[in-house]
Amino acid sequence: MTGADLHVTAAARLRADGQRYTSNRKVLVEVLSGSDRPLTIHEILDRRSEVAQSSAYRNLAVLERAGVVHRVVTHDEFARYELAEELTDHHHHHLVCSECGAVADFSMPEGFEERLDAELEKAARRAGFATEGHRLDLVGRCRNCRDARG
Amino acid sequence: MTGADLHVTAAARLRADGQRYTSNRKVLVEVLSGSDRPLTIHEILDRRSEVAQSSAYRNLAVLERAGVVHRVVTHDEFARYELAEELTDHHHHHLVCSECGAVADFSMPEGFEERLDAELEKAARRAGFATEGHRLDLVGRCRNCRDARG
DNA sequence: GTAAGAATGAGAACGAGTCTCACTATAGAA
DNA sequence: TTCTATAGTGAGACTCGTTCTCATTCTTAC
Repeated sequence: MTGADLHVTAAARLRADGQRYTSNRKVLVEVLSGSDRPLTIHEILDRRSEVAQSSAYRNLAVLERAGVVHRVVTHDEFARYELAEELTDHHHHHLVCSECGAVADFSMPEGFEERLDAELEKAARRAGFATEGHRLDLVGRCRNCRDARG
Repeated sequence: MTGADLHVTAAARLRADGQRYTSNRKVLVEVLSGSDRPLTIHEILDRRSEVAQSSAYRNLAVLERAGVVHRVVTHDEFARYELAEELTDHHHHHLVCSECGAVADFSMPEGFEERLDAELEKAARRAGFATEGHRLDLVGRCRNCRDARG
């Protein structure tokens, strides 16, 4: 999705949810679209300090509810945000470092994703769940942490 | 794994980590082994109120470090704990309700798990990650929440 | 323009989780 | 068994990521 399309789509999703696409929200979408991995609130504010912290939290929640961004939760203490997959045309998963909490993106062959979806759908039906999506994280130690101490 | 084996294994893992298997820790393992889904700290304390909250947090951290329990993080505000898979002989994944945060267990055919592991190992190698494990959650809406409001 | 509603931002408030510290229990030595 | 060093306990203080408040500043529709 190109930069212009991105904002059109984000605006449309917000409008559908009764929300405006304000300049603060546009800044958040821009920052996230410029990263190849999910960012913490602190990282977002470091990049664009004109946004107040309270506004960042509030607007990321609004953007999440509208399906524009996605909140990524890891075992460390910070939440991370990324653009929703529908806005990036890029279904992917996360490599999460068990030591420093860093998150990187990766993806898998499409055929495998399809089988995965089918298996998950079966399991969901058995349990009475209505499937909304899945989350597949690979947990390990990133190159930095391995270099740092074995 | 039977009840007795469970405690023997838990004690061994703690000993290997230089820790004792105290009565508080045994209570925590018992509570978790009696549940078919991960429990929050509050749920654990509700079941066995003789354990102080601070001790529960401290000991669950000790048990996690020793590989006896596993901390499950979802999008809601509470961490959840379950017995480590090696103590239950039961590799499984989680169904997470996007509305109330409830977590249930499910598992997938073994052959499929093997292919999944192989795919993940490939991705990890490409990114320079040392694989430790994976986390596969199905996100959806549980039966309760669907019944409650469509 | 102007009014009604929404967004903003600085800072207060909240709360899950962690830390402190005086006290208690335990394991090994004598 | 008694001693003693070390580990565990629990009540409550504290931390800090996140959420809430509220006075002010935009927007949007008329």
